[in-house]
Amino acid sequence: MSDPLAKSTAPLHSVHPASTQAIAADLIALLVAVTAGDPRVLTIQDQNALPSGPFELAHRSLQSGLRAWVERQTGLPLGYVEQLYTFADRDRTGAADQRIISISYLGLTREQAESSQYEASWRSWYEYFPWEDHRLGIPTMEKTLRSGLAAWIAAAPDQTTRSHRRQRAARLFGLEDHLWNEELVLQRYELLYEARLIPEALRGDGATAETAVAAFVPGDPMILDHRRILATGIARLRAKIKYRPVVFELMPDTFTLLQLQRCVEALAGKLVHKPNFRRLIEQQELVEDTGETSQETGGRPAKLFRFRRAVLAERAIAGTKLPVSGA
Amino acid sequence: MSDPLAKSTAPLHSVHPASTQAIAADLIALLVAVTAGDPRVLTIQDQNALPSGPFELAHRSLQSGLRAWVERQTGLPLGYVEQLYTFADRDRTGAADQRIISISYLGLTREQAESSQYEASWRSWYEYFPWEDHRLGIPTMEKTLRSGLAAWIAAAPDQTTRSHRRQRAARLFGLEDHLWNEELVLQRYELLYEARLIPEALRGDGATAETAVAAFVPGDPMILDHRRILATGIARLRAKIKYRPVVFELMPDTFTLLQLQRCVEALAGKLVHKPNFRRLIEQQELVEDTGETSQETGGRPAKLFRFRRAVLAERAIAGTKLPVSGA
DNA sequence: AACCCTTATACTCAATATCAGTATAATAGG
DNA sequence: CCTATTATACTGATATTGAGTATAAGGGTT
Repeated sequence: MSDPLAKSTAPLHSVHPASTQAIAADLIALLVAVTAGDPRVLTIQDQNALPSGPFELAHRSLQSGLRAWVERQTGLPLGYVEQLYTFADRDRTGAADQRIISISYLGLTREQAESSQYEASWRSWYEYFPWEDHRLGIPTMEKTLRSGLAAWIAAAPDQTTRSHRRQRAARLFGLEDHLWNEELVLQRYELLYEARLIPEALRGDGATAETAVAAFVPGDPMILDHRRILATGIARLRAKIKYRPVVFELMPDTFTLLQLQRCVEALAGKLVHKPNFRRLIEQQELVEDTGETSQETGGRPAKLFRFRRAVLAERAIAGTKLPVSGA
Repeated sequence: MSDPLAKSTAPLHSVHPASTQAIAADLIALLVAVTAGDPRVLTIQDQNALPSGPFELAHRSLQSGLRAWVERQTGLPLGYVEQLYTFADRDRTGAADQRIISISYLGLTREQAESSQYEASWRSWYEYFPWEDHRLGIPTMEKTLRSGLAAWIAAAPDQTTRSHRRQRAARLFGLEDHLWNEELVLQRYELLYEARLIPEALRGDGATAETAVAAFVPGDPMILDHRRILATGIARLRAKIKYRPVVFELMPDTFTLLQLQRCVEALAGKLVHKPNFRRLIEQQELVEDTGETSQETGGRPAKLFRFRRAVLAERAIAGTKLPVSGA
């Protein structure tokens, strides 16, 4: 094979001299655990930022950089790690001559004693996205949301736009005759951003709260685009649990089937049909009986199961299914 | 909200001073078109490299940087663009004090007159991955592949490893009683790399062809990890066409249902069942009749259809299904 | 014109997966 | 001993999917 480095630099090229521009790289970690029926994320700085760290030359790769750094700083065992997205939007930092590329990662773990030395703490992701939790039916904040959307629709400049907005809001938020689709987390966030119903939308353009079409929808914001990264991660995870056995990374070694179900429900933000859930789990032989039972269920004792690690090898990617269909 | 920049830099931090290390960013474009029943990629440099360009401060975002640059250089209309993966492995370049972060993108387009001024050309992706094309049954190169895998399995140090290798090879390549799964493109590439059945595996460690377990499997290599990026893109696309109407980005304005089917088959690398394919397309109202017919089919004239652009708005992400089940 | 070859288009049938509901078992607490 | 609570096991209706068959409409050939 010819040496590509010997080639001259053409407009389309595959290897070019490194530009000595001020570019820095940043790793952002979205660490998720499920505790007591709540999906939690690790946050720092008054709970409104995701942990991050610089990518350094010493790191072998992006992922190993993140792994090393998270495990050293928090002592958390990172079972499953996957790259989420890479951002480099200009308005992420103030400086115009400086560019930060942020590579975000999703990591699944189990909640540990809080590493308070770093002012880190776990928070339910529904504190940032209250409209995403449909486990107890329509969230109570729904009224604010509906009226906010209505105001945005009404504020459209013309009839066509108005109709489009109504359609889009209905589809994304399961209004009119649309069903709620729990995977559209990012699209919903983007709509709320566009509709200026969340504080992030007013940043940077010198706008004040008065410019908002209506009152903000409940839910805490985060710094920079961290809440957007969280939305991306939730969406990815909600999609993934349906065809990959990643939930088990969030479970203790042994668990009852109901505990497993509650974990899936916590992530999906909606309840699932119990008999069907059990059938699918057992049919696919995702778990094996430990022979023990748990008495702490409040009723008949439940069998304790353990994840069959063998399935990771058997179907490494081939396919497993978890039901996230209605209750 | 408090200004996060005012905070001091803690071990876990969200904003930190940019490290002035030698980090550069690179955009790599995997441009795909389907022509004459062949899925093609745009290549440069004697057809063994993907086009790439530096990410510059002037770019508004990564994606807009890529778009601007590709459209300016090639004149190709990039319909659909999606981020693939970000790499920064240390051994991607020789230099130890220099790090390149590569952000790869997948773009769908339609083949144009070759922009020969940049020595770019379209090549079938099966020239790089002959083992991925199962449209005409098992590829003819299968013998080399099988014996290579057999040698790798036999070369295992102990019985357990041997058994694992056999299982893994069987699952990925559809041997023994396993079915062929067209989505496992990257996993297959990684196995071949590990088994040293492709030239890339011998780079860098001073090894020569003699160190190889067996003869290389057919298929052209590419520079750096470009063939790996191609594998990632193929896998992503094969997965995506099943639930998103992205195929239409690769089709002309009007087309017959068989043309559409051939396009899907080209991407999936396998044939699909015609009546079922048609049923699913029509059932979902993905296309609309143009009223015209095409005589160039060799048999009964076929109706010409057009993609119903409205579905992009209706189901922006909600879900469409294309069947890629057996013929 | 009759025939054949080719592709288009329309239907049918069986197997499977999914959705939803109900019945029984085993514990704790009053 | 009864009741509340959860666990676990079945059952039936419906939708989806996989696979096969039949008919229609062109061109070319004898």
